[in-house]
Amino acid sequence: MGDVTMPVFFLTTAIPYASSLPHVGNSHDAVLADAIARYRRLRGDDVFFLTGTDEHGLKIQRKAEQEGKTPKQLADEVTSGLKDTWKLLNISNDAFIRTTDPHHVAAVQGIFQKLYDNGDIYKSSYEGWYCTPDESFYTDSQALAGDTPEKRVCPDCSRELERMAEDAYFFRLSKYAPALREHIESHPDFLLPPQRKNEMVNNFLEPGLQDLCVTRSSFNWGIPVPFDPAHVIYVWIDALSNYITALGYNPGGESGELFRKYWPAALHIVGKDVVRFHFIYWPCMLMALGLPLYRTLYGHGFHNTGADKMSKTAGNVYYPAELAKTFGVDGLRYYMLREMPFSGDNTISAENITTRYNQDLANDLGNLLSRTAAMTEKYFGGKLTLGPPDAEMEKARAEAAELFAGNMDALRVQQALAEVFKLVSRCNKYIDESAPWALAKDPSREGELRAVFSTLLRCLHTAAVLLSPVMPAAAAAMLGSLGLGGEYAAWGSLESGPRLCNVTKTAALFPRIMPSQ
RNA sequence: CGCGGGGUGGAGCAGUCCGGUAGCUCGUUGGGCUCAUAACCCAAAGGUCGGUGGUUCAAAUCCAUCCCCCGCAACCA
Repeated sequence: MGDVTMPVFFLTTAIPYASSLPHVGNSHDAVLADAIARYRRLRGDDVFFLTGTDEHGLKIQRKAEQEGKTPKQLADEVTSGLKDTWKLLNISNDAFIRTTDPHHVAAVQGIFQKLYDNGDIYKSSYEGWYCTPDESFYTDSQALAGDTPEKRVCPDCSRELERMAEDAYFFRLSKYAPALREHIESHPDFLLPPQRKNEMVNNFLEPGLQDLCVTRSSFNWGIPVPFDPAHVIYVWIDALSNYITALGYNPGGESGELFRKYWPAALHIVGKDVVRFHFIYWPCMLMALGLPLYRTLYGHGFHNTGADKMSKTAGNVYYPAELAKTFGVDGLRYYMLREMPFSGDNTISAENITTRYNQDLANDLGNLLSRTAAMTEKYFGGKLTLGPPDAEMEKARAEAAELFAGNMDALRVQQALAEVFKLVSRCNKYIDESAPWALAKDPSREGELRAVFSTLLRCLHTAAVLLSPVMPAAAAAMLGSLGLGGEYAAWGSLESGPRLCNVTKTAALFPRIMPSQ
């Protein structure tokens, strides 16, 4: 990452299942990927940012039946709501793929056909525990123990399961396991954080891969197998291949321009729960298609709610729209990224969000802008031609930018943000140390006063640029308050800094929230 | 003996690879400032770093063993 010879960057999120609207937990993909996409663009990379929805499968078919809709109607509704949520969250994706898009459907059928023609897909039979009333299969580990050792019950409806077999198509996962292992060993960035690698290798690759069942015939809401329409292509091939079908991959001929340009420069951002599919199934599929493998997969952690998982029944679900009402979109984006460790989970709570918001955004950053703007207006009438800054502060400013960039390059967004707020805190301290209100009373010290504000305005400009990938609207408002035009939103403006600021004190950037509420 | 992560002042975490004054944020207490969003700055109190044993001049950090919590455990995105 950060390789200047490879400025092309293809960023993706996992495509959420279009059965219900995303809460904060399953919005993390999009927010994280968006921050990285914006950061890469800021650094001058050629970025293509893709997200979308997975719209096939039994769950959607069932739910649609219950609601008296067609599966497509339901998927349309959910996808529309999800797009609204992404819009609210200011997600800057370049494309949005739906697995029901005709070009995706056609490409998936082509992929399936190609794998079949090459002998990597074959027909066999799938055996599992079947729930007749529910019409669905469960694996050994999913099926719950029954009254006697031989019996199993349905995890969904608790009725007894039957051992059944049905015809199905299988993908030769086992064939590609050795090549995958080799690739993993020679590409340390293939999976991040690195400790997840052991988990995957020890649990799945080490014991040996079984071939993967890639079709279903127990439901029909899916892409039909082109030469055997009684079977539909299951989620693995359907959903995973979105990353290349969206770029115009053509299994039967020449692929589109986007594909030729952006593949395989992919950074896949996914939740840790789906790392396995992306780390094992997806590369094997790519190898079978004769395609190069993606560059990096990052499996982030979860926003948990205390001891419980986020769930509707527990009443502890946080939805982005609700939180954004209180904390603003940027406040929410900041919280989500600031509290999520590079490897590990976050515990989300109303108190936690409020504290982080008030402390970092209202008290430290917002108030720094506020007090700086107020004094610049008071002492300089708002207009200041910047002179030389304080040397020590200048060092801190340069260091913040450098450490921010290093951490962002390594996808350590939490630490990157911490570096910016170190600078912000340093600025607040600097104001106290230099006591500009005292300098202002003594006309002979005007030079010192000018240096103090030259320093502060330079630092605020830097903070705005660094924070812009995470808080785009707030960063723009900061630049606006400093009277700086669009050219100062660029990364390249950090080195020289602004020459002239025309500062206006604006309404509080992040109004403080009373915790009692 | 399945795999992985974790147990550090009241809360949340860093430090553990490469042993050597236990650090950060919040909270609490005292002080300072008055430019600012009752914000900002300084200081103090508070921890036998899960237990036990070992290596060492020295262990949160290395070794052994035990206890507790949380994920994953293959077709549930």
